[in-house]
Amino acid sequence: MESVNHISDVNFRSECPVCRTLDLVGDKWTLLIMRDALFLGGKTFADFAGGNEKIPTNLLSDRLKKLVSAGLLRKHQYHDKPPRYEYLPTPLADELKPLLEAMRAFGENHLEGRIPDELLSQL
Amino acid sequence: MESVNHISDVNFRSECPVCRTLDLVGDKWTLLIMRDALFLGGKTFADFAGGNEKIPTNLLSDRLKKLVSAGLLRKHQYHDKPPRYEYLPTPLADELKPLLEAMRAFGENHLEGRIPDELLSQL
DNA sequence: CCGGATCCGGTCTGATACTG
DNA sequence: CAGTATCAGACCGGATCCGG
Repeated sequence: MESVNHISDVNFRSECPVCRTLDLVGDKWTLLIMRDALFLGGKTFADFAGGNEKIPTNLLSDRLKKLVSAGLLRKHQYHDKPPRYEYLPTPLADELKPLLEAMRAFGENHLEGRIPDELLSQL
Repeated sequence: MESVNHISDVNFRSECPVCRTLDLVGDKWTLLIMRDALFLGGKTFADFAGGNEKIPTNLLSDRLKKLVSAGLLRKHQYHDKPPRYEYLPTPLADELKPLLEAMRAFGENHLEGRIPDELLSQL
């Protein structure tokens, strides 16, 4: 709390780097899209929509826009006749790899297989 | 029993470890609570509620229950009359540290300053 | 068919108020 | 202090629709 103004209430979340990251990728779908793009070779809208997790297309559309404007994906038209697009990871996207790797490690080492029943009922 | 309905209703998308982790901690608040508990010394309900991010108390209550039943926190009564509780990180919680560290690193290195307004409006 | 956009019911969030 | 109750409104997710 150094010499700052008195109005610092607005956008308080952005002061903490963990918060900023969560604001960007801390929702149910965004990191799954990045996982597909970075590790599973997903590129097209259909690739992402057709994954195991069945993200609704409207949400997918929103998340792709967000990721493009955040600079994590770039939209590239690779075919003209009928227009076809692919969403390619940017160099910045690579910086998410440690995060995804940490998530994978936690899930694999500590949430292996079945989830305890008491948790299932809680979720 | 519950004041708020459940967060990610039903199914753990259990096939992918990244998904399982996201189902557990991939929401707006859970990792912030764990950050407070692991790194900022937060212990009591009031500690978490009084942080910079102003989590609503009903959500805090839900998230604490979830974290306790997931084995990441344990609820300990440290005073009897009046009853006072603290939420202490378990050994399992330590396994989240690399994840939080990865989030902090990404936010610090690549989301410096503020998130663009156009993005904030979508969050 | 592909890449979305739109519509709509239901669910969750979050501010406030309230209780022990 | 440690939560619970309430409630409007935002958001999600399923279905459907549409242009190319």
